[in-house]
Amino acid sequence: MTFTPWRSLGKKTSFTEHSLAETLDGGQSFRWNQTDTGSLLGVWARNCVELRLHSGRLEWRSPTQAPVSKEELERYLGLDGLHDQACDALPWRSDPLLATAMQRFPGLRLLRQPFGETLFGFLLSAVKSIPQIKEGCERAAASFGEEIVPGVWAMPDWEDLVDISEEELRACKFGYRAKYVWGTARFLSERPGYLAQAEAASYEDARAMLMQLPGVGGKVADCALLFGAGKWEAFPVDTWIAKVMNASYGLAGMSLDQVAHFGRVHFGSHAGLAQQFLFSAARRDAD
DNA sequence: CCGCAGCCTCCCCT
DNA sequence: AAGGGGAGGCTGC
Repeated sequence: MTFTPWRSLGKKTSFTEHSLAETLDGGQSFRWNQTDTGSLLGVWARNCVELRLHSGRLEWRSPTQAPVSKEELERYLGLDGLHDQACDALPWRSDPLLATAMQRFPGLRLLRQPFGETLFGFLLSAVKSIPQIKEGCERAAASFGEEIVPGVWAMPDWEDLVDISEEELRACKFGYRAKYVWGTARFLSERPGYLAQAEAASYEDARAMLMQLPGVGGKVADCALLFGAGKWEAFPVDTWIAKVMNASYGLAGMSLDQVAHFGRVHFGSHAGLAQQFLFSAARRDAD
Protein backbone atom coordinates (compact mmCIF):
# COMPACT_ATOMS: atom_id res chain seq x y z
CA MET A 1 0.00 0.00 0.00
CA THR A 2 1.11 3.56 -0.59
CA PHE A 3 1.36 6.10 2.18
CA THR A 4 1.16 9.84 2.46
CA PRO A 5 4.50 11.53 3.16
CA TRP A 6 5.62 11.59 6.79
CA ARG A 7 4.25 14.56 8.68
CA SER A 8 5.36 15.96 12.01
CA LEU A 9 2.92 16.33 14.88
CA GLY A 10 3.90 19.80 16.02
CA LYS A 11 6.60 20.65 18.49
CA LYS A 12 8.88 18.25 20.21
CA THR A 13 7.12 15.37 21.84
CA SER A 14 7.33 14.02 25.36
CA PHE A 15 7.37 10.49 23.97
CA THR A 16 10.52 8.43 24.03
CA GLU A 17 10.90 5.30 21.88
CA HIS A 18 10.25 3.40 25.02
CA SER A 19 7.12 5.20 26.20
CA LEU A 20 5.68 5.39 22.69
CA ALA A 21 5.86 1.63 22.33
CA GLU A 22 4.59 1.11 25.86
CA THR A 23 1.64 3.45 25.30
CA LEU A 24 0.53 1.85 22.04
CA ASP A 25 1.57 -1.76 22.55
CA GLY A 26 1.63 -2.14 26.31
CA GLY A 27 -1.86 -3.40 27.00
CA GLN A 28 -4.13 -0.41 26.44
CA SER A 29 -4.64 -1.16 22.79
CA PHE A 30 -4.38 -4.45 20.94
CA ARG A 31 -3.97 -3.34 17.36
CA TRP A 32 -0.48 -1.82 17.20
CA ASN A 33 2.59 -3.64 15.97
CA GLN A 34 6.25 -2.76 15.57
CA THR A 35 7.39 -2.76 11.96
CA ASP A 36 10.80 -3.94 10.81
CA THR A 37 11.87 -0.32 10.38
CA GLY A 38 11.17 0.45 14.03
CA SER A 39 7.97 2.39 13.47
CA LEU A 40 4.55 1.39 14.84
CA LEU A 41 1.59 0.54 12.65
CA GLY A 42 -1.86 0.61 14.16
CA VAL A 43 -5.58 0.57 13.48
CA TRP A 44 -8.54 2.10 15.28
CA ALA A 45 -12.05 2.70 14.01
CA ARG A 46 -11.58 3.07 10.21
CA ASN A 47 -8.16 4.61 10.71
CA CYS A 48 -4.78 3.13 9.88
CA VAL A 49 -1.68 5.06 10.96
CA GLU A 50 2.06 4.55 11.08
CA LEU A 51 4.00 6.43 13.76
CA ARG A 52 7.68 6.99 14.35
CA LEU A 53 9.99 9.14 16.40
CA HIS A 54 12.37 11.12 14.22
CA SER A 55 14.84 13.74 15.46
CA GLY A 56 12.89 14.12 18.66
CA ARG A 57 9.61 14.65 16.86
CA LEU A 58 6.59 12.42 16.51
CA GLU A 59 5.86 11.75 12.84
CA TRP A 60 2.96 9.98 11.20
CA ARG A 61 1.57 8.91 7.87
CA SER A 62 -1.48 7.01 6.67
CA PRO A 63 -2.47 5.10 3.52
CA THR A 64 -3.35 7.46 0.67
CA GLN A 65 -6.53 5.44 0.09
CA ALA A 66 -7.65 5.90 3.69
CA PRO A 67 -6.34 9.25 4.93
CA VAL A 68 -6.56 10.06 8.62
CA SER A 69 -6.95 13.62 9.86
CA LYS A 70 -4.46 15.14 12.21
CA GLU A 71 -7.29 15.99 14.61
CA GLU A 72 -8.40 12.36 14.83
CA LEU A 73 -4.87 11.23 15.54
CA GLU A 74 -4.30 13.88 18.19
CA ARG A 75 -7.53 12.93 19.88
CA TYR A 76 -6.63 9.25 19.84
CA LEU A 77 -3.21 9.91 21.32
CA GLY A 78 -4.59 12.35 23.86
CA LEU A 79 -2.25 15.10 22.67
CA ASP A 80 -3.78 17.98 24.57
CA GLY A 81 -2.86 19.87 27.71
CA LEU A 82 -4.86 17.59 29.97
CA HIS A 83 -2.19 14.91 30.17
CA ASP A 84 0.54 17.13 31.63
CA GLN A 85 -1.90 18.65 34.10
CA ALA A 86 -3.06 15.21 35.18
CA CYS A 87 0.51 14.01 35.68
CA ASP A 88 1.32 17.01 37.79
CA ALA A 89 -1.81 16.51 39.88
CA LEU A 90 -0.88 12.93 40.78
CA PRO A 91 0.48 12.50 44.31
CA TRP A 92 4.03 11.62 43.20
CA ARG A 93 5.50 14.15 45.59
CA SER A 94 4.35 12.07 48.52
CA ASP A 95 4.47 8.65 46.89
CA PRO A 96 7.96 7.35 46.06
CA LEU A 97 6.66 4.24 44.30
CA LEU A 98 4.61 6.34 41.90
CA ALA A 99 7.41 8.86 41.46
CA THR A 100 9.82 6.10 40.48
CA ALA A 101 7.37 4.57 38.02
CA MET A 102 6.74 7.97 36.41
CA GLN A 103 10.47 8.64 36.07
CA ARG A 104 10.97 5.32 34.37
CA PHE A 105 8.33 5.95 31.70
CA PRO A 106 8.54 9.62 30.75
CA GLY A 107 5.93 10.34 28.09
CA LEU A 108 3.68 7.37 28.86
CA ARG A 109 0.07 8.45 28.42
CA LEU A 110 -3.50 7.23 28.22
CA LEU A 111 -5.09 6.64 24.83
CA ARG A 112 -8.58 7.74 23.89
CA GLN A 113 -9.77 4.80 21.84
CA PRO A 114 -13.21 4.06 20.40
CA PHE A 115 -15.35 2.79 23.27
CA GLY A 116 -16.90 -0.21 21.58
CA GLU A 117 -13.72 -1.77 20.30
CA THR A 118 -11.93 -1.13 23.59
CA LEU A 119 -14.68 -3.07 25.32
CA PHE A 120 -14.29 -5.84 22.77
CA GLY A 121 -10.56 -6.22 23.39
CA PHE A 122 -10.92 -6.41 27.13
CA LEU A 123 -13.83 -8.81 26.87
CA LEU A 124 -11.26 -11.19 25.38
CA SER A 125 -8.64 -10.42 28.00
CA ALA A 126 -9.64 -12.78 30.81
CA VAL A 127 -6.76 -15.15 31.52
CA LYS A 128 -4.94 -14.22 28.34
CA SER A 129 -1.64 -12.56 27.59
CA ILE A 130 -1.37 -9.43 25.45
CA PRO A 131 -0.13 -11.29 22.33
CA GLN A 132 -3.06 -13.69 22.62
CA ILE A 133 -5.57 -10.85 22.96
CA LYS A 134 -4.01 -9.17 19.92
CA GLU A 135 -4.40 -12.34 17.89
CA GLY A 136 -8.03 -12.59 18.92
CA CYS A 137 -8.71 -8.99 17.87
CA GLU A 138 -6.94 -9.56 14.57
CA ARG A 139 -8.99 -12.67 13.84
CA ALA A 140 -12.21 -10.85 14.71
CA ALA A 141 -11.30 -7.94 12.46
CA ALA A 142 -10.33 -10.15 9.52
CA SER A 143 -13.41 -12.34 9.95
CA PHE A 144 -16.12 -9.79 10.69
CA GLY A 145 -14.67 -6.33 10.09
CA GLU A 146 -14.45 -4.06 7.08
CA GLU A 147 -11.29 -4.10 4.99
CA ILE A 148 -10.02 -0.50 5.07
CA VAL A 149 -7.06 -1.03 2.78
CA PRO A 150 -5.85 -4.36 1.39
CA GLY A 151 -4.78 -6.53 4.31
CA VAL A 152 -5.95 -4.10 7.00
CA TRP A 153 -9.29 -4.60 8.69
CA ALA A 154 -11.29 -2.42 11.04
CA MET A 155 -12.73 -4.04 14.14
CA PRO A 156 -16.38 -5.00 13.65
CA ASP A 157 -18.97 -2.79 15.30
CA TRP A 158 -21.13 -4.50 17.91
CA GLU A 159 -24.06 -4.37 15.47
CA ASP A 160 -21.98 -6.38 13.01
CA LEU A 161 -21.64 -9.20 15.53
CA VAL A 162 -25.24 -9.80 16.46
CA ASP A 163 -25.78 -12.36 13.70
CA ILE A 164 -22.54 -14.20 14.39
CA SER A 165 -23.01 -17.51 16.17
CA GLU A 166 -21.07 -18.60 19.21
CA GLU A 167 -19.53 -21.37 17.08
CA GLU A 168 -18.16 -18.83 14.60
CA LEU A 169 -16.73 -16.86 17.50
CA ARG A 170 -15.14 -19.98 18.93
CA ALA A 171 -13.52 -20.47 15.54
CA CYS A 172 -11.64 -17.25 16.36
CA LYS A 173 -10.25 -19.13 19.38
CA PHE A 174 -12.03 -16.96 21.89
CA GLY A 175 -12.63 -20.04 24.02
CA TYR A 176 -15.20 -19.56 26.76
CA ARG A 177 -15.11 -15.81 26.05
CA ALA A 178 -17.08 -16.51 22.87
CA LYS A 179 -20.30 -16.58 24.84
CA TYR A 180 -19.38 -13.24 26.46
CA VAL A 181 -18.96 -11.66 23.02
CA TRP A 182 -22.11 -13.28 21.73
CA GLY A 183 -24.11 -12.28 24.81
CA THR A 184 -22.83 -8.72 24.79
CA ALA A 185 -23.64 -8.31 21.10
CA ARG A 186 -27.14 -9.58 21.82
CA PHE A 187 -27.58 -7.38 24.90
CA LEU A 188 -26.48 -4.25 23.03
CA SER A 189 -28.61 -4.97 19.98
CA GLU A 190 -31.67 -5.06 22.20
CA ARG A 191 -30.77 -1.70 23.75
CA PRO A 192 -29.84 0.85 21.06
CA GLY A 193 -27.66 3.65 22.40
CA TYR A 194 -26.64 1.74 25.52
CA LEU A 195 -22.89 2.15 24.99
CA ALA A 196 -23.19 5.81 24.01
CA GLN A 197 -25.23 6.39 27.14
CA ALA A 198 -22.63 4.67 29.29
CA GLU A 199 -19.85 6.67 27.67
CA ALA A 200 -21.66 9.89 28.50
CA ALA A 201 -22.55 8.87 32.06
CA SER A 202 -20.55 9.48 35.22
CA TYR A 203 -17.81 6.99 36.02
CA GLU A 204 -19.86 5.23 38.69
CA ASP A 205 -22.97 4.96 36.51
CA ALA A 206 -21.00 3.91 33.47
CA ARG A 207 -19.23 1.19 35.44
CA ALA A 208 -22.51 -0.19 36.73
CA MET A 209 -23.96 -0.15 33.20
CA LEU A 210 -21.01 -2.02 31.74
CA MET A 211 -21.11 -4.62 34.49
CA GLN A 212 -24.59 -5.57 33.32
CA LEU A 213 -22.97 -7.01 30.20
CA PRO A 214 -22.09 -10.72 30.23
CA GLY A 215 -18.37 -11.21 30.78
CA VAL A 216 -17.82 -7.70 32.09
CA GLY A 217 -16.75 -7.49 35.71
CA GLY A 218 -15.09 -4.60 37.50
CA LYS A 219 -11.68 -4.97 35.90
CA VAL A 220 -12.88 -5.18 32.30
CA ALA A 221 -15.31 -2.29 32.88
CA ASP A 222 -12.53 -0.13 34.31
CA CYS A 223 -10.24 -0.86 31.37
CA ALA A 224 -12.92 0.01 28.82
CA LEU A 225 -13.73 3.24 30.67
CA LEU A 226 -10.11 4.26 31.19
CA PHE A 227 -8.76 3.50 27.71
CA GLY A 228 -11.94 3.94 25.68
CA ALA A 229 -13.99 6.63 27.38
CA GLY A 230 -11.54 9.06 28.95
CA LYS A 231 -12.70 8.26 32.48
CA TRP A 232 -9.41 8.64 34.26
CA GLU A 233 -10.78 7.98 37.72
CA ALA A 234 -11.16 4.32 36.74
CA PHE A 235 -8.52 2.17 38.47
CA PRO A 236 -8.32 -1.28 36.86
CA VAL A 237 -6.90 -3.89 39.22
CA ASP A 238 -5.39 -6.86 37.47
CA THR A 239 -3.01 -9.39 38.95
CA TRP A 240 0.01 -7.15 38.32
CA ILE A 241 -1.46 -4.14 40.04
CA ALA A 242 -2.86 -6.25 42.85
CA LYS A 243 0.57 -7.68 43.54
CA VAL A 244 2.28 -4.28 43.56
CA MET A 245 -0.39 -2.66 45.68
CA ASN A 246 -0.48 -5.50 48.17
CA ALA A 247 3.26 -5.36 48.64
CA SER A 248 3.77 -1.59 48.62
CA TYR A 249 0.75 -0.24 50.46
CA GLY A 250 0.14 -3.00 52.96
CA LEU A 251 -3.08 -4.20 51.40
CA ALA A 252 -2.58 -7.90 51.94
CA GLY A 253 -5.88 -9.70 52.24
CA MET A 254 -7.91 -7.07 50.39
CA SER A 255 -10.26 -8.11 47.61
CA LEU A 256 -9.63 -6.77 44.12
CA ASP A 257 -12.61 -4.48 44.53
CA GLN A 258 -11.19 -3.11 47.77
CA VAL A 259 -7.82 -2.51 46.13
CA ALA A 260 -9.58 -0.66 43.31
CA HIS A 261 -11.36 1.53 45.83
CA PHE A 262 -8.13 2.20 47.68
CA GLY A 263 -6.47 3.18 44.40
CA ARG A 264 -9.18 5.65 43.50
CA VAL A 265 -9.03 7.26 46.94
CA HIS A 266 -5.24 7.26 47.22
CA PHE A 267 -4.43 8.53 43.72
CA GLY A 268 -7.43 10.78 43.23
CA SER A 269 -9.35 11.83 40.15
CA HIS A 270 -6.62 10.68 37.73
CA ALA A 271 -6.06 7.34 39.46
CA GLY A 272 -6.10 5.47 36.15
CA LEU A 273 -3.06 7.40 34.95
CA ALA A 274 -1.18 6.40 38.09
CA GLN A 275 -2.27 2.83 37.48
CA GLN A 276 -0.77 2.94 33.99
CA PHE A 277 2.65 4.01 35.28
CA LEU A 278 2.59 1.41 38.04
CA PHE A 279 1.43 -1.27 35.65
CA SER A 280 4.19 -0.59 33.13
CA ALA A 281 6.82 -0.50 35.86
CA ALA A 282 5.58 -3.73 37.44
CA ARG A 283 5.47 -5.56 34.15
CA ARG A 284 8.96 -4.37 33.25
CA ASP A 285 10.34 -5.54 36.57
CA ALA A 286 9.09 -9.01 35.85
CA ASP A 287 11.09 -9.27 32.60
C1' DC B 1 -21.22 -10.60 51.70
C1' DC B 2 -17.27 -14.14 50.88
C1' DG B 3 -14.60 -18.08 48.82
C1' DC B 4 -14.02 -21.32 45.30
C1' DA B 5 -13.99 -24.27 41.03
C1' DG B 6 -14.58 -24.22 36.21
C1' DC B 7 -13.90 -22.39 31.86
C1' DC B 8 -10.98 -22.30 26.23
C1' DT B 9 -6.58 -22.20 24.59
C1' DC B 10 -1.89 -21.68 24.58
C1' DC B 11 2.60 -21.77 26.69
C1' DC B 12 6.01 -23.09 29.81
C1' DC B 13 7.66 -26.30 32.78
C1' DT B 14 9.04 -30.88 34.33
C1' DA C 1 8.01 -36.90 25.32
C1' DA C 2 3.48 -36.46 27.44
C1' DG C 3 1.12 -34.10 31.06
C1' DG C 4 0.34 -30.74 34.63
C1' DG C 5 0.06 -25.81 36.11
C1' DG C 6 -1.03 -21.24 35.21
C1' DA C 7 -2.05 -17.01 32.42
C1' DG C 8 -3.62 -9.06 32.72
C1' DG C 9 -11.19 -12.49 34.91
C1' DC C 10 -15.99 -13.67 35.18
C1' DT C 11 -19.83 -16.57 36.58
C1' DG C 12 -22.40 -19.51 39.36
C1' DC C 13 -22.58 -22.21 43.27
